[in-house]
Amino acid sequence: MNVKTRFPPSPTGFLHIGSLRTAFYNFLFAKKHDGTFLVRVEDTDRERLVEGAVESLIRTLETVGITYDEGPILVNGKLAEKGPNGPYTQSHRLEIYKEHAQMLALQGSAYYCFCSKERLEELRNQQTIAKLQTKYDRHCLKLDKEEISRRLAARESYVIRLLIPDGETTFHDEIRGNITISNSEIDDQVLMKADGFPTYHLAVVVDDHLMGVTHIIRGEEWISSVPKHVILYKAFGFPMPLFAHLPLILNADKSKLSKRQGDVAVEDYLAKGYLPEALVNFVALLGFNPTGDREIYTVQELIDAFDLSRVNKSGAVFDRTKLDWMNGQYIRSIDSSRLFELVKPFWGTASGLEDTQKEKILAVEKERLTTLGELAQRAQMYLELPDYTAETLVWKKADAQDALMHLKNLETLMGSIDLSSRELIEGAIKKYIGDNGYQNGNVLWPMRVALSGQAQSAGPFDLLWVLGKEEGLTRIHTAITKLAS
RNA sequence: GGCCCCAUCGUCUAAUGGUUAGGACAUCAGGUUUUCAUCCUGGUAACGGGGGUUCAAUUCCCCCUGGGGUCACCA
Repeated sequence: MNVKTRFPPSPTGFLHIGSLRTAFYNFLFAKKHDGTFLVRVEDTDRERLVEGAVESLIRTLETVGITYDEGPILVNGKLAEKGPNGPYTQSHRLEIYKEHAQMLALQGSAYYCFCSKERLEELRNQQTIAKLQTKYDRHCLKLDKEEISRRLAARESYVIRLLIPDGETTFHDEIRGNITISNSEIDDQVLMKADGFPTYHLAVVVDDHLMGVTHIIRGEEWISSVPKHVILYKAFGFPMPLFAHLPLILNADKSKLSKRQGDVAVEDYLAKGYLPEALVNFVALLGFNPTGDREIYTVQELIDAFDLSRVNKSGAVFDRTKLDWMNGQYIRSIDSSRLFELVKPFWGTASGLEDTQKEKILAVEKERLTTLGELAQRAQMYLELPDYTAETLVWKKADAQDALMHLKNLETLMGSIDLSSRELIEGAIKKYIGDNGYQNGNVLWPMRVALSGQAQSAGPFDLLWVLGKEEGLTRIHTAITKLAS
């Protein structure tokens, strides 16, 4: 089969974590079947438009590595698009929706409605009070052709509604099996709004068909609107696509993942220093498991393993703690040049350092990072010796005199040490310790604190390697002064 | 509330009509170590309840309970 999937974000200015997973699954499924993946901008709600949102979305998809074959792209920072089925922005397709809606009205599958918002609201209120289902009462279905033409000609505000037929609607979901809903549950959904824009329901159906989409993979929150879409497909005579509704990603309290209970924007996570690779890997495993006991997968491995029948039905809590762990795993294992690139925005005050220096700091500190965002603070210590007290220099099993002696010995020893590699430094210091029969802690603790100014830090050899001879000696000297006074 | 969906450790999940129900995160206890982190070893921890079907159900069916989603001229 010729597979084609799609991802239709609304341009709200950020990419929701749940949308990231939806986009990724669509991408995985298309790749798995050598199919096509398209991105389409659903901007039919003019009230929620956000300036620059599409550009931002395109960039985010690019940084997380989700590529697509058709859709809006950026050329020299300007919006353009690629693919033979455009335009891929719904606000540029208004005529298409209008024609389709009118066609439906003409054949009797839809009808014009002139009811005011006030009347509709009043109707809903009454239905709510009477504990009835809130549904349009088909007040305008009775209108005859002449009256409709007359009011249309008088430029009265109108919408076009889908006429839901009697009976029930059944559809097949690739993940959940057959789902049946009585048509009496379905409202006569507005298809064309008074402002000339289509609603989501009309636009998706028309676009998915016109763009040749074969698989509609989206969040579970859409299940209840599938019957409307099925009725539309039938009314248009379009062949039915396949549906797959993904389980929701949840807050810790099991409600649908939302702002309020933490970050939901992919951009927020990227800004905090979560690696795109980690984010995508993590999110892919929320609702899908390739079998086996592994947690870390490359994108290609996920493509190879992806299978809709292995997608779970139940919602998955977004567990930040596990994301942190996975991010740490990626930071530690990822190619160092790639890490160096990714970490560029995160140096903070240390951003002015030379690249060679940064590479050393990164080599030392990456063992300790869970997010790249922590780097700025950790790097600060290399830039400037933090203030600390003389007591900090004293190892728990030794005293100040002992610390002072070792620091003085180190000061002289350093004159002859080759600082070009961590191994050489370690070898020289360990030799000093071994030759004299000292314990590691007697020497290493004060040395490390002298170099870092902190009770907790990277190891002394690493620190000396990064700081170099001059700064290293200065810091040791500072420590000696502190202890001597 | 109507309708729809869902149900294995705290969390993400694996497996099976017969298993000591497996792994990962978190947690606890050790180990490595100058500190922190990393890393290693081990432990605690789950089939929501009730009926069936069956020689045998966590697994298949039904009910209950619980959780969620959705009920707009928003997507």
